[in-house]
Amino acid sequence: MSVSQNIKDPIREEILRGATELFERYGFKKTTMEDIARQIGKSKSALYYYYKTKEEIFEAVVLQEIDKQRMEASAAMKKVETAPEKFRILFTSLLAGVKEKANKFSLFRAEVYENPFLLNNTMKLRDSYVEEQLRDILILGISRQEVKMMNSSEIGLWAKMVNLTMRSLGSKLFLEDDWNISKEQLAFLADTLFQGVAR
Amino acid sequence: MSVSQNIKDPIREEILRGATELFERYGFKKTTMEDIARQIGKSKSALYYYYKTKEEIFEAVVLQEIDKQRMEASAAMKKVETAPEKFRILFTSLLAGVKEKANKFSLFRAEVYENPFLLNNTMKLRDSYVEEQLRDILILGISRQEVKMMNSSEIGLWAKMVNLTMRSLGSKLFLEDDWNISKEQLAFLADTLFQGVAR
DNA sequence: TTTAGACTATTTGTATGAATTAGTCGAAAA
DNA sequence: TTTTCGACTAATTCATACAAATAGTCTAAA
Repeated sequence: MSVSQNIKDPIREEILRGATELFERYGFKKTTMEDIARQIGKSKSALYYYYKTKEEIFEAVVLQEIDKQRMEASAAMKKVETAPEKFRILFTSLLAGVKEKANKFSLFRAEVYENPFLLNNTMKLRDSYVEEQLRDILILGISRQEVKMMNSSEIGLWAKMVNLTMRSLGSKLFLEDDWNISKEQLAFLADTLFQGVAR
Repeated sequence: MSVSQNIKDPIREEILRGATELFERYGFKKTTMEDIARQIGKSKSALYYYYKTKEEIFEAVVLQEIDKQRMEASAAMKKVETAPEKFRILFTSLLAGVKEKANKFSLFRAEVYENPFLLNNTMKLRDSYVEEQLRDILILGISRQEVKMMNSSEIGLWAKMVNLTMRSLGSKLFLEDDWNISKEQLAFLADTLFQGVAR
């Protein structure tokens, strides 16, 4: 299920399309509400009819991107059977995806650097989603006897800590351009991490 | 061997003592060179005789703190025999230490938030040290048959990735006060991580 | 070799007014 | 009723100029 609120509305979609394009090109601050309105040929109040604040539009844009990532990861995970494989894919595709977004929205990375709160809400949502996925993978692994027996609090702790790890790695990958980690290296880390709970 | 340059000089030590106290209380920016000079009852040029810039003093202060941490970690590691235990201690004590420093130098955390480059150089030094320690632990583990056979490039990769993980976790722990991870949780993560290379 | 104290050049802070811009509102169009 | 417009406001940001603070230098002396 998608996290973002009903974007079904074609006008909401239009707003997000326009906003995404402008944010990509000019960043968050330099894109004014009037810019966005002009971009889609409407007036400012139309925007405010659909979104309460500029931040809300921004968050919707980010959520859309996160959703995309998530769908990609899910699709790739469906193609494999085992828990360790699923984990590796989740780990590498989410982290590699972060790097990608960092390049795509390069301007805007500097802004996040200065105002980390911009991503606070969306990242929290993302976190709880990832943690859930991690738990699911672990449970699947246990049922497939690929993972050692763990009680639910151990499962929860593992998911929490791995999520924390992913999140902190992700934020470094996003913010520091000199962190060049290949997908292979990420996969190695993922495998090592998962080996720790393997049977 | 200590990373910091010869602090043997009693006056250098005095400067660092004074600077540390002031940085702790007022942060980096609000502490002027004259403040430091006054604190130790000397004039500004005395400071510049021993250190080229204010940043250099700052880095020396940070290096001192890092050295302390390192010594503590080393001492604690000596008390145990096995590689997994050593790893757990290194992992938890360095990361818990980061949290401690964050509280001690609380003002200054905000400054690092805005000028991450302040810590760039020192963190690089720290990185290479930690990576080395990680390799050593792994090699010890292999010789003790606690760790599976790995060739040197695998060892290097493992050390690199674990170091990356520690670094990114550390920076989050340092910067975000709402990240409260207990030492037990850190230990759990350390153990999981190490299990991944265990025999 | 080390220190003091005056000196400079640069950075930082502040005050103020102008310009932008996020967000509101009432009326009109669809 | 739902959606849009354009004028409006209040708050924030920006530009400028001026004042203060401060990092770093230099010369002479201890």
